[in-house]
Amino acid sequence: MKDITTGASLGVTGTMEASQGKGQSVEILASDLVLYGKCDPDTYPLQKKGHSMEFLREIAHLRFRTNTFGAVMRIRHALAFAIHKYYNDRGFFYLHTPIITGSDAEGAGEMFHVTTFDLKNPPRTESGEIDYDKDFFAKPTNLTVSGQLEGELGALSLGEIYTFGPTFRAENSNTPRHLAEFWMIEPEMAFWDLNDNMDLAEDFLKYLIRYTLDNCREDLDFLNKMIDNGLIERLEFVLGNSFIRLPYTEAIKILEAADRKWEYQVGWWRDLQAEHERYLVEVHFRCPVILTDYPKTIKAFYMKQNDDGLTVRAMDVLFPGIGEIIGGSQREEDLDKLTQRITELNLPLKDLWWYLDTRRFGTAPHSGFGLGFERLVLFMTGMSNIRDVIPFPRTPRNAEF
RNA sequence: UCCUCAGUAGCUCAGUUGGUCAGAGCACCUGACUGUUAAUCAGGGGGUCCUAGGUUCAAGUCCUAGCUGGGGAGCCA
Repeated sequence: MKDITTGASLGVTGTMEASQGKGQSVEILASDLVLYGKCDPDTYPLQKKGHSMEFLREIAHLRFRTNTFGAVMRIRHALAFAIHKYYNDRGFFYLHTPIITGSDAEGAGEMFHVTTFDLKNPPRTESGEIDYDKDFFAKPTNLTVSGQLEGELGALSLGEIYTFGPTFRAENSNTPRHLAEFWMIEPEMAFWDLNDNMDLAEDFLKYLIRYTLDNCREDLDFLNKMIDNGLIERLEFVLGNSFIRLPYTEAIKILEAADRKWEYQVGWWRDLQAEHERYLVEVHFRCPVILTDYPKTIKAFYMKQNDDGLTVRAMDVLFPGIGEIIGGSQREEDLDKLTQRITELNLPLKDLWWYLDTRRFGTAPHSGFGLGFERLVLFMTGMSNIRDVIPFPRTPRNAEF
């Protein structure tokens, strides 16, 4: 019995009976006990008490053994399963878009380079440039920052598709909401407009909340008690209320009329800052908000231009606590308008020939959005740091385990 | 990347205006006790005060730089 310490691995055989002890309903009257693995209490870092999230992050290889991380990882699994179920039940096809991409036109941030070159001595051309023709893919390649462009190819062939895979950003972002490696869900639907897109986003999020409430009740109760007392109430609130849908221009008017000083100026040509989004969601509406029709100058090249010539059919879903959880748009299906926008923004037009072919050959209206999986798990668990809702977080200066 | 706070025992932390300041709780070890649930009681071991410089008679404490972590911001999902 001396060797049975916190962390040891046991096999117990016996009969399960109603317990007389407090705080538990059943207990095993053991007839046989096997000690599979001892656990030296002097060096085992986990104790039978609460640890800080920061400490547990340093021992990420062991932290699943705690109640909290067990609950978080089970909910993470349930959400992943529910996402596939949701789309499968609605006739969407799971499209596997590439992890390694030869395109640097997504414009979604800094990328990780992929190469087999010896960095100390890469092949050079006669003019001294790195000779990518000699590299594995005979061109510069990167880890994907988004599967969207390929997703559009799938949608314009199969109808409704979604992607669900790892995504990489080499941004030097040190925040509780960013990872260098994260998972993203990107549905893309042919013949859907922005309203259809918003309907899908709202229904999808509510389905996932409902699914988690129905299937992970014990874990949610635990997290509600130990991590975030408002968790279940917040989930049920989002589930029970319609998201506010509001054009960007109307949001600016609300912010300009608000009786408070902004650290960042509010103006029609400016993107909304965290303080503005937070005000709309947490103070003004007290409800999830979908903002639409942003100025084209602050949004990506592929978004459908409105007739006013100023705005695009973009939508951002803003959630309490985590800000932008979904970003999406109706896509520009007009070849000329799309090429013009690409040229204006100085993007490498010739690298996008395959993307433009969708508009060249039987183009169609279509829409889609991206949902950051870990931000979803964050919202669903009440955890406060994104590094604690993925098993092995990758962040600047940290790729341990 | 910027702002800000922090780094002292395995963990969570206290440490006054620079001068008995090497401390507590938990954990661990020993013993007692026990229908216990983060048990209880008694005793014990355990420290590069983040690192490197500097100021000073004297630095855990003040200064500089770096590293690590938290919070906020930017970038974004």
